[in-house]
Amino acid sequence: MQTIYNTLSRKKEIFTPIEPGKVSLYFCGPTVYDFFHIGNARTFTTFDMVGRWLTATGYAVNSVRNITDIDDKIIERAAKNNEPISALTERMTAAMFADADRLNLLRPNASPRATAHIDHMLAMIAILEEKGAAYRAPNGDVYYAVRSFPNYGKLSKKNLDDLQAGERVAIDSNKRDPLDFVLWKAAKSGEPQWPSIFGGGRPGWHIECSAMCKAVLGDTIDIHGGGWDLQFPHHENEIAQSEAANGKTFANYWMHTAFLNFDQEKMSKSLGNFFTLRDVLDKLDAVQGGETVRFFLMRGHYRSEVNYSWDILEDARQSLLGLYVALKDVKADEVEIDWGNSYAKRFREAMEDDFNTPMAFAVLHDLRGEVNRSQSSQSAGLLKALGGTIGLLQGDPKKFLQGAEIREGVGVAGGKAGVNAVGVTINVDALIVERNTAKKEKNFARADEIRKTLDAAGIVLEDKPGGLTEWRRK
RNA sequence: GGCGCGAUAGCAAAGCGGUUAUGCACCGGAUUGCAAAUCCGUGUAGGUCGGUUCGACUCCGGCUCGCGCCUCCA
Repeated sequence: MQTIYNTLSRKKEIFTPIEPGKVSLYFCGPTVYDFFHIGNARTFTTFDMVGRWLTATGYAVNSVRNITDIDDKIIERAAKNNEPISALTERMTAAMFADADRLNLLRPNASPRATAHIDHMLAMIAILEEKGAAYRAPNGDVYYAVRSFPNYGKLSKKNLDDLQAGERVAIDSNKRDPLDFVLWKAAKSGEPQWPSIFGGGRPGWHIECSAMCKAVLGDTIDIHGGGWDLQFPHHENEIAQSEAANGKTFANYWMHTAFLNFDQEKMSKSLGNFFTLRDVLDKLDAVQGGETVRFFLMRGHYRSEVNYSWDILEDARQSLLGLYVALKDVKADEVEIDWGNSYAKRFREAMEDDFNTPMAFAVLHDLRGEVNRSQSSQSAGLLKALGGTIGLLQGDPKKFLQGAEIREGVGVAGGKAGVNAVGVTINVDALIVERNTAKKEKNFARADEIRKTLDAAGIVLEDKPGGLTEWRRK
């Protein structure tokens, strides 16, 4: 049975969906003013993994990842770029999907955009006002009155009075309580605006998710996800809005992903210490890159912080290569997973224990050893199938191992310098033929020289029984 | 100030109150013309001080160090 660590209770709980066999999953997507970074990628990958795994074990998953396409940052960036807001958001939305595809993220069942749901937001704000949870401020903004929601702070375990005592809460005379947050921002000249009963304006950030979630999935959902930093205030505010407006529990399970760090520090756009996914991917081999990053992101448990560095990425790549080497040497049967099989059972137990991917990976590696020993196509098939439940190991092993490019600079996973196309600077196949001839003639000096040449270009040779020689990238 | 998380071998990263995590790297052996791949094998852990226990990396407490949220942030 599946367990999930629920942030609400701060413990693992047995997952019980609202409707048996069905899962509604909502997780916060990007604000489309820039390319997303690999920290964002970690969260997206986590919920892609969750969706795939639950699907693989028989649930009908309905997943939603929203797109915030109206926001202060977008307005700022568009002005800075001197381009229309819609041009910026269209461009970045397209880039987001393109990047997600490279990471092998499945498209969620829905990707609602904030600007397409303004009516839903306004309807919810109107209800909140009616119920006394929202009020119009002198400056024309509409705010949510946090004191009106008794459970405010239940997710992040924060106490309103403690928060007020904090030094970082800005004082705003328009707010009744400093913690009140904006639902509707009164129109300012030069900014996009929508008409409403509150006057022209645009939505606050938090109401977007509440409204889109309700519009697409309904009043109560099974799982709500996002990064740790969204827990407060964003998710807390979502709960306050949705539960006050709908009078029902908003989400039964809250999942939060830990940060991806760089130099032991949170990677974030505001700190500027981030790497966009596309920058990282562009430095990696075009064939291996996406799965390498995906594998790297899942090597740590989603609730543990992981550090990003080039060396760690390369370490993950080597580990992944090992699995593909086994699949290259043994043909994988198309198999239906037999969950009674000892490896499959262990894998499932790991995944059902709050999605313990590191332990699941250990099983994959144990199974890899079994495949290499037994040369069983059944076992290889199981390895591939298990990997498939979380979006791994589906590539053609030979193509994956040979990659897209031959690079100079041995042992360096990145570095664009010295990229040579196969057959231009180095003709691998011709050199292999020449080497095998040299070997037959016992001209080992020449044979070794050829291997050295290839090695310098990042190519490793493997002599197989029957005089066959295969090659792969280091 | 409030709330929360973490500290595991060279690096990465899990489970577990007593019995091999796993990966990468390294070392020895088999294999190979030599390698590679593969197989077999060895070694290297649990911040620190106490407590509980027959027994603690694992439970409890103190300390030290690191990180995060409380403001936009995955």
